[in-house]
Amino acid sequence: MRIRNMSNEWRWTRQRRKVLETLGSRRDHPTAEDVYRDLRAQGEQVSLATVYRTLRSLEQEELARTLHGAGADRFDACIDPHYHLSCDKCGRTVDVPVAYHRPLDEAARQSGFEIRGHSLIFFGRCPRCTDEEA
Amino acid sequence: MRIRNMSNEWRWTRQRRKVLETLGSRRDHPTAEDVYRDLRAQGEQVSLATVYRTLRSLEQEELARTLHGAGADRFDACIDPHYHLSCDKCGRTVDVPVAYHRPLDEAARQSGFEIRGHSLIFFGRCPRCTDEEA
DNA sequence: CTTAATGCAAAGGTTTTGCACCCTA
DNA sequence: TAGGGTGCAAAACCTTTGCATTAAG
Repeated sequence: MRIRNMSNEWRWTRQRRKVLETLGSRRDHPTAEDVYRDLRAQGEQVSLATVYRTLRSLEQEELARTLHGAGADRFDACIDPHYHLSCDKCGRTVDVPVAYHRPLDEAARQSGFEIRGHSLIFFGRCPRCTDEEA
Repeated sequence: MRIRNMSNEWRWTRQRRKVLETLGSRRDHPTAEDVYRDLRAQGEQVSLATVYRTLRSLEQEELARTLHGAGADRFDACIDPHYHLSCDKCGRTVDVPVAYHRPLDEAARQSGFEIRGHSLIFFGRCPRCTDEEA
């Protein structure tokens, strides 16, 4: 896990640790509700409000990022630039082994915007939903 | 404007025409609320519910598409694959002159997902917000 | 005429917030 | 003990929906 913002003192409360732990342990990218349900299922005492607050603060510390799509936001504990793949049908979102394409950012700078990077999401059907289709 | 779904019979009511017209006339990508306010400002009689319903139906007909990001969804009357640029600060979203990169879709197909395409949004600061920063 | 589209208001889903209480350093 | 963190419930946002009414073809 990458350490940043050492100047910021965060209290590593049980809830905060557990939220990050849960997010990091999943290979997909859960919604806040998913994280909340996982934690409750493990018997952790936590509220949905705290999950949201924690996720947003992890985002500020660059320990997590938000993925926007149809429906609820999803969260990713890996902030290194990479792409995602999202199923139109079930919403399941996972990493995809396609390298981040930096030249695109260069090209976009010609627009006059101050570009920080880009987010790319492939859409289509996951194998599970493709099968169910048949 | 591209004509499709000729089999579908849509009633080109005044509201429907005006929503598409407004969406097409803007170079940025407005939210439903933006479209609604534009229309009301022009003295058009329309409700926000109708704007949403119309935008969603235009999307189904492939006369418009939805852009997901932080905050409210934004809409685009051009469905040809292309990229967007969105300001972190004010949310303003515009087209960017960077060509759609088809090889990425090919690469992503190795994941086993059935890929339909990808959506790419550059993020950063628009010139206006960069100036205000100073 | 017939049927879909509309407006309104209410409901639904997601996310944030105010506040009293609690915990940790 | 001081300060932020937490839970709860309410509010805020964004979007959809049910239903009576209107209007397009």
